[in-house]
Amino acid sequence: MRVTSKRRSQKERSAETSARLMNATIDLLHDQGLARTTTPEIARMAGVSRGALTHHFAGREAIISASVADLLGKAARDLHRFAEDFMARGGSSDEIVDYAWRMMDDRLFYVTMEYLPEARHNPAFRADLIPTVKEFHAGLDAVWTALAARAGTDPDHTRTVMNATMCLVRGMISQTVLRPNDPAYYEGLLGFWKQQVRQHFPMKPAAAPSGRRKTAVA
Amino acid sequence: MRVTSKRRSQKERSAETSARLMNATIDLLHDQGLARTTTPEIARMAGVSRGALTHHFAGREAIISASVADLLGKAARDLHRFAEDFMARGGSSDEIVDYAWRMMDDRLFYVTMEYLPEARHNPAFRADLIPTVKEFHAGLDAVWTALAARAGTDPDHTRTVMNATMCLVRGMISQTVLRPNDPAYYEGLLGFWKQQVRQHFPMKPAAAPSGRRKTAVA
DNA sequence: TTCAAAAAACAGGCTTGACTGTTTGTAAGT
DNA sequence: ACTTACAAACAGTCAAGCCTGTTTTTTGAA
Repeated sequence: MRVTSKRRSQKERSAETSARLMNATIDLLHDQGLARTTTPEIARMAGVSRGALTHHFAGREAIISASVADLLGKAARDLHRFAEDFMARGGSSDEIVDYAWRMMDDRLFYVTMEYLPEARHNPAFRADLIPTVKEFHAGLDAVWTALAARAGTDPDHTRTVMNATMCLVRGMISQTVLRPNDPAYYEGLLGFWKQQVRQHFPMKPAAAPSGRRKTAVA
Repeated sequence: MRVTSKRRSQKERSAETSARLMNATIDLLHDQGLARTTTPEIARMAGVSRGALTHHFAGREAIISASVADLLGKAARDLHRFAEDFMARGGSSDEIVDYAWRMMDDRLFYVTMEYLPEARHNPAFRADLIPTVKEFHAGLDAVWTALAARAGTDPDHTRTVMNATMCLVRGMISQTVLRPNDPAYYEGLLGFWKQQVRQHFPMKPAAAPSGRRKTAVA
């Protein structure tokens, strides 16, 4: 028996180790790639033994799947929070495009690029992922629905612009791999796209870069 | 077997074996993924021994790099041919969007999705690829320049629309992995984008059933 | 023209190294 | 006491690179 505060229940210990392992997995996916994300490497980076990993996850595929689900789940929750905030204060479509870019460029789509090929060739892995992806898309939908409500745009049309935006961002991030060190290029494309999107969500007749407040992004 | 030109020059033998190996590599990249594309598997699929592979290529990375360069080179040549034809007969922007989609959806970007993560983490591999990618982009540029010449659009703006189109298509193909069996969705997105692009390249005969009329943006 | 030596194209085995899944052993928590 | 969390050694698998041997083509001199 030790000090009460020092004592952690088994559930807590278990949860923390799992979290450490999943975070290490995402870090490795992003920094080294799926091929180099081996179970010994994950364990080392998480600071636990490989036995601990096998205790918590059925195997390599399981821990990767769980880690990705965790990442996407967090992103979905962030989206819902952003949607609430956006709805409350009434933001602009530009903000949403910026948010989408920042979110995807901040590891999310780089990690996706790592597991996407595996998902393409591994039906079980893909099936595991699809529900999580749908949950993520629900988060996106919440954000764009908030915008549509404000601009009075048709829901179907809104969804089309949303999907096009996400596809554009995905493609842009793909391109950063073989076209690096060119922020002006990506800024330019994003600016062009914001302009396009604005046409579909006319907010104020005085379409000027005013009325922009702080963008409290979660 | 013995009837037709039983004797082939070494250059011919060598070229054919290399081509067989590179084609097999692309097939495997597309069908099985980079991780499952092993040198024994490539040799087996090409119908040659593994020794032949090591004779022609320095190693696994070399044959993959060469195969991708070959694929992209072919695509670039196709683009230049299309550009010539397009220029001669004066096509529409819709055609170009369709061509880009068909080209990328026809294995090109699926193969790209396989090697892109590797390129991201392997500087040598990436450096090998970048020149080939630039050659491919020159092909794209030829096509869109032909369109711009026809519509009298600013070259910089043309390039922006071109890049946005390619990014959109890249993102759409990425999405097919976790949103399969939904051709209507992709058709819809493509239709939306064709409409947008049309605004930037107004052709003199406004015979197109344009449902949306917007003032061209600066 | 002939034909043997050289060179290139190709075949196939061997070794090493690394990763995955499993099993056995140990300490901590309830 | 008994269950859970973890540690560490183990065994099976397989690809990558290397190396040696064999066939096919080219060369060049008698």
